[in-house]
Amino acid sequence: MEKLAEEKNSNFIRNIIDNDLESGKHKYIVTRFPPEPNGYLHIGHAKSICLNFGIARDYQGKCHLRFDDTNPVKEDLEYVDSIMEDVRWLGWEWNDKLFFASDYFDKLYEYAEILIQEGKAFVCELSMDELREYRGTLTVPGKNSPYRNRSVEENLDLFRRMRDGEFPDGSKSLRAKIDMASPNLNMRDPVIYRIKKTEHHRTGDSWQIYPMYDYTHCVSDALEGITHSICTLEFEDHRPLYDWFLDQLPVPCHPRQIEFARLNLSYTVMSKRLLLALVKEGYVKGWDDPRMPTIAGMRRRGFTPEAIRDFADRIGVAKANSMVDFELLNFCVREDLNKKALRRMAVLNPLKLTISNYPEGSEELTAENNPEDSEAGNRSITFSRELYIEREDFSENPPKGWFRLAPGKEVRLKHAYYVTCTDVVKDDSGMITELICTYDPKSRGGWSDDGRKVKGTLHWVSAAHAIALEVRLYDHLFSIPDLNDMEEGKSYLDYLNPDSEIINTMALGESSLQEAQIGESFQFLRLGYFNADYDFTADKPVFNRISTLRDSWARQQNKSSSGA
RNA sequence: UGGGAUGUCGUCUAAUGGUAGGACAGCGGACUCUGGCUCCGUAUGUGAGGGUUCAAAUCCUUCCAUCCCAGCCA
Repeated sequence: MEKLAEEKNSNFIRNIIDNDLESGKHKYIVTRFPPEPNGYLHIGHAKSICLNFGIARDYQGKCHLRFDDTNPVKEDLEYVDSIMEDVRWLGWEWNDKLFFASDYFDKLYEYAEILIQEGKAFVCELSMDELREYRGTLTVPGKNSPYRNRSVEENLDLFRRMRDGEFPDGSKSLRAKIDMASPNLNMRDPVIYRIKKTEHHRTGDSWQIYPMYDYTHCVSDALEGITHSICTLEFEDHRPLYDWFLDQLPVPCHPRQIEFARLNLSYTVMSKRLLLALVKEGYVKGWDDPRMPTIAGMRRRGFTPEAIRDFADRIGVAKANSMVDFELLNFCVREDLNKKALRRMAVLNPLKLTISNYPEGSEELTAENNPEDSEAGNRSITFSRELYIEREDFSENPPKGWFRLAPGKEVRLKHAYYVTCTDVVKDDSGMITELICTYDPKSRGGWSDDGRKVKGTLHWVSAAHAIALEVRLYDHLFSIPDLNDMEEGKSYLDYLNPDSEIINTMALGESSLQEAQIGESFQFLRLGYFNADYDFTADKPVFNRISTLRDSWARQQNKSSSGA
């Protein structure tokens, strides 16, 4: 049993950790999640968060939350707050292990002076353009900077004056002295400090110079005693530099950097740049638009932390670039909500149904809240002579295999009665406006013990007792699964799905829906899972569709129509 | 064309020289007061070619394909 659980989560990183534990290299494990506070977290970050915090949990280690805040021009406190909220919401706890790379600015500076003193770093005065020229290209080696051979004293003096704000932005940089001919561009004397006279959201105006990622990250890891520094594939080329810094410096330990493939999800994008553009240009309504793959957006849509964590477990971790099918996410959220969501009835496209032999007045019927959860109890629903059913649940000329309502056909109204359609009322244009039915009083509760076969069961609401709903129907953000497959000359904007959000204001729901709480999820019977939106009020109930239910009838129809 | 990586069912991912397995998607069926859920069954895969071995997804070799790298971003 235990073995199975282990195997379920097995991946190459956990194998490395197992080996390190077995060999005695480490006694306990420390990982970290290191976001830059320059944007909102998305489902791709959730993969990394679950990986790092999940390892800490399973190995009884620790996972640090560390903000990689070394570039004050891009970063903001607003993002720090949203990131902490999202990580917590996903269900993870860092306890006292909250860090900021900016906490290490003093130490980083001290180490930089050591590099200078040992002749391993120098102050360079090449402009950005010149630096690019000197760097060479992928196939031609770079050239040494003319400032590369300054004395230690001169470098130290210049570096201190950089720190003290004597020079303008961009006029000088501190560079590591490694190898301008290296085939790895990251090793061609990389910049480790740049001048930025910008206020930092935590350190204020204490610093005029800020350390670069490559230098900061490895040192921060080492200072925190990280054992396994897990990052994405594009940093693979940076690993030699990660190791180089740690080899030069008197750091307390030397963490191992391990790279894995970031998450790609079909029909959406993970790029911070594109996501930001969608928000800024107004193609979506904000970072928490329910169509966004951001944690904030998915939370608003109604995805649960449990579903997202389950998803992260199921997609696994590997080094090969991949694209995960969005359907897996739908599967995870359905599986979670099936157990937890209370069932309610709502009609999205109402068609009036009048029961000719039902008396005036109404009656209360009992409906179970969740057949998957006996603890969920029952609720009362009101039945009367005039109802609404789903327009799609009636067909005048039903296709083969049709279980639903049709002229002369009998169906069950869920939790209520059997009804038989006797007449179809149309307007002048031929549009069906009303169905006339009779009901069988003996089938009260939706059941008869005379062995009658009633295949179809429909959801319904009572016309006089239903409440008006606004229902926001969401679908994929983009119309194609992989935006790398764009046609020549087209932009990702050309592939925005025009039907990604459909606002339905004619929907009707059973009255108990009025008492829903914001953020509460329901299964609208036969329709899908819905979540009370932030805009929800008792006067104007608003629900987001999280996902539909599986619909084998629709699939069967698609099959026969496309096969014809 | 330099360097770094990666190729296993449609998709994601296990298998650390010894029966290629799981999940999602698909298909078929049972059950059902949700055409939901559940249950049962089922097809499909080691990029290609050589080699080593009793035995290769795994080791060697030659190809092929894809991804990443020329920010004072992370």
